[in-house]
Amino acid sequence: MPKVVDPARRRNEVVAAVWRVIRRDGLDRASVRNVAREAGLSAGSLRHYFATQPELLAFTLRTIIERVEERIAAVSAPTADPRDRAARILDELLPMDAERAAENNVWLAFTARALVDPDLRALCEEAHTALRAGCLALVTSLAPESDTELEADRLHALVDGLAVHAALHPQTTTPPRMRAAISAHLDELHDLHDHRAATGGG
Amino acid sequence: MPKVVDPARRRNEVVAAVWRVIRRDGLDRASVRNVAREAGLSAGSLRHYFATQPELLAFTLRTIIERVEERIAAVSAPTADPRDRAARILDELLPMDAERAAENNVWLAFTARALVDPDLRALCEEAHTALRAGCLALVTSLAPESDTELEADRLHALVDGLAVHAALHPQTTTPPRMRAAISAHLDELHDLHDHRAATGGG
DNA sequence: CCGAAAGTAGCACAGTTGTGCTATAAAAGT
DNA sequence: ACTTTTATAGCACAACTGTGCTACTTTCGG
Repeated sequence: MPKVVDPARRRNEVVAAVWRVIRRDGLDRASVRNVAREAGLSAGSLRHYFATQPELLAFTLRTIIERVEERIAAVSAPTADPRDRAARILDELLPMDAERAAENNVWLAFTARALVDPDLRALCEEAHTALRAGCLALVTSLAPESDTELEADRLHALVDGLAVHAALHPQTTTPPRMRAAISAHLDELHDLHDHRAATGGG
Repeated sequence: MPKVVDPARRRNEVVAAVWRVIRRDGLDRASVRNVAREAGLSAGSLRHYFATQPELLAFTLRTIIERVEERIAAVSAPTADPRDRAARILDELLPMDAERAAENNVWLAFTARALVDPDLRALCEEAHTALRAGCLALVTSLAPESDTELEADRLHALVDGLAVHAALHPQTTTPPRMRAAISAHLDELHDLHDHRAATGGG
């Protein structure tokens, strides 16, 4: 056996280097050489863990998706009050601290590339669909009498719109303002529920 | 004087070529040579109209912003019913046909690059701020008694979120569904206005 | 002590990039 | 006819890219 190295750990370090390069210089500067230098490796050594550059980028994107999924799963506690649970889940989805802001920016970079890269697009669309399903579930739990598909579209767009704004204009799209927007939206969903229920609508 | 050529027209043709390259291959493939080939020119000739590549890209982004501004201005008719006017303006902002879908995808590509390019960032932030101001004006015209800043955040995020979804997942984020989401949102703004006015709120 | 396996580094090659530079072609004024 | 001005094309250079390939180093099994 060779030099004792945990390949999985190494891969994670490389992914962290990819993040730093993308945030600092952009996705198109995430070349094998630049990432290797950022990770403190040579390009040849990096290619031991990722045979090709597309593989490296796809792995990085997958890592982001998994991280978000893990955060959501950690909140899930389905017995909690639906309103609180929704607020907590949406809070995990939005870039409320520096680490998630980084994650969000990297995600946006990948989204843009997914428009012209079929492999990345498949991953992004999968995440998009999952998030849409999650929004539908939240809406259904809060306002089952409403037009849940329509309200899921609205909530989904609100969340991703806030995320984009947080990436482009973080000085105005601050965590408190994002929380206020989400909170107001959830309040209206609740009102909608009450109103429809009271008038027997459906 | 030389070969009779309208430089402004040529620039517009080149910008159209940039759009096609970005949509087909992505912003990082919008090299001087690729754009020139797409425009049916040589790279040397292209550089007659755009001295550097950053200048070419900045001009392209500026063109997008101006196009949107012109469409908005064409709707403005401030005497119309506020609700109809808001719906029409928001309709112009969203990718409701193939041309605006192309524009939207190119815009998203530039937004992602703006995260790491100060020049493009300045342009994107300017557009972002203008759009935010427009949302605030619409909200104020529809629900002046509401928390207009908060509601402007929500409307702005909804619009940009829908645009991103239309770029990434156009098969589900269709024009009718976008219109329905906008319409529902405007309805709630109106309800909010009525409710606050009826209860003397502020 | 030694070889096998695995990590690391680096070179090589062909392709692309931005941009500086020069040469040719065409149209207008003299 | 001749010059001037502009458009167009193309070459050249240095830098960077992904990736194939070869060497060296380190560690463990025997």
